[in-house]
Amino acid sequence: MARTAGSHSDITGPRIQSAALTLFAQHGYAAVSMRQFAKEVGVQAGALYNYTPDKQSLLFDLMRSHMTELLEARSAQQLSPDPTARLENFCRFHIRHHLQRPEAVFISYMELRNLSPENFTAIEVLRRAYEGELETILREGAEQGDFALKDLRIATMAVIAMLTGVTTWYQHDGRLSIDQVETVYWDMVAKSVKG
Amino acid sequence: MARTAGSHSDITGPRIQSAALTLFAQHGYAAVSMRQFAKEVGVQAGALYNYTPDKQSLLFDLMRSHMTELLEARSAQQLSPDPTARLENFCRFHIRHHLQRPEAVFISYMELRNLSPENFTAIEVLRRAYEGELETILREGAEQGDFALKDLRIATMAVIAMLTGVTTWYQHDGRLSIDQVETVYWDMVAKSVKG
DNA sequence: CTATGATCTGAACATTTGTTCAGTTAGATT
DNA sequence: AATCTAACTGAACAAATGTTCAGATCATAG
Repeated sequence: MARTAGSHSDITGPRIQSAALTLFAQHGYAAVSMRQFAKEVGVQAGALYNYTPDKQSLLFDLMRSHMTELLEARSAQQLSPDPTARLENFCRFHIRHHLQRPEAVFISYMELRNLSPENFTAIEVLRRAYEGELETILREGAEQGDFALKDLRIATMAVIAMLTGVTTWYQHDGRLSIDQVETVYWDMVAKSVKG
Repeated sequence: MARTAGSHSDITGPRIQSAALTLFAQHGYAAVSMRQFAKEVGVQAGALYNYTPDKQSLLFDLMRSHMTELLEARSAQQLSPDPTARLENFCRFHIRHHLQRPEAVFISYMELRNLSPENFTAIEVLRRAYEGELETILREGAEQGDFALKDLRIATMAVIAMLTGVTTWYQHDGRLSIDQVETVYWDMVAKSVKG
């Protein structure tokens, strides 16, 4: 037997992506084999190579599309001229966006070291672009006297780390809604950058 | 040939631990082989099993000693009755302690999923004990009216995430001393929990 | 109805994996 | 000098790894 009834590229392709997302997030890059993906998709391992040149590209494509999706979603946001309002928007956006795709977030933070050097550089560029969004808000807010920051770079990293941390503990069937979480975090971030 | 000149248990043992720390941090649990450890130590792979029952224990021992060392170092701290002073002490301690052992920190955050279920539970207990230290400070400070927290649990997680994030960007030969970094973070944390 | 090409199977490949173990050696003890 | 044992080697094991590829199968176009 070969090609089973009704199987097609536009079905198998996405299923491979999906399996990669799930399994990489669950076990990590090195701990998952091509045969595990194949099993999850319902296909033999060799068939995967119709869709990806190698395992590394599977990881890279996942991380790149996560980052570009993040940047696109961000640039679709309506920006206020007021730094405080822009910062609130960033915080809420960041939390909401990340809580909606926990596996991709997890992979993007955990599997950086499993990227080839060129792929790592490419992802790093995108990551810095996103950090730059926040850094710009903080810098402009500081220049206008709305924020009081001892160090711009640290403030940027601190806020991002604080917000991203939400993905490590939040449970969708838990005590708090995403909106409530946004509000609590925003309260802390707002105070932390004020005079 | 076997046993090369001058080689002893009290030398090889620590060198295995050290190699495990370095290589696990660099490549991740699944991506490092026992033969790589052996090569780093200057020994054959079989000899490692005089020191560890298996690869899993190598990881677990690393993580457990990191956590107990953290808890012991914390309990050796002089505690002030004033919540704000206690929080400042926690922040500075956390940053200092973590920046001094970047590999162990990295492993402890990245390799949790590679622990066996029982080992995972054991580490989780220690981690929660440490989080409890901060949570207690925040709760008591809130009760005494020194802090204004919308949600205790989130505040705890937010502060820990923010502080631990320092390990992802800090460079020891960089622009800022550890003491300066402590000061900047403490400024932000202090404001974030105040009324 | 035939031919074509996309899609997949199943076997094969050279390596590498964690772990075991019989045997060898070097240093300490007598 | 003889003995003992902790410390190690080197080979072996079955299983699993990423990747390739000739051939089988099916949907579709002509």
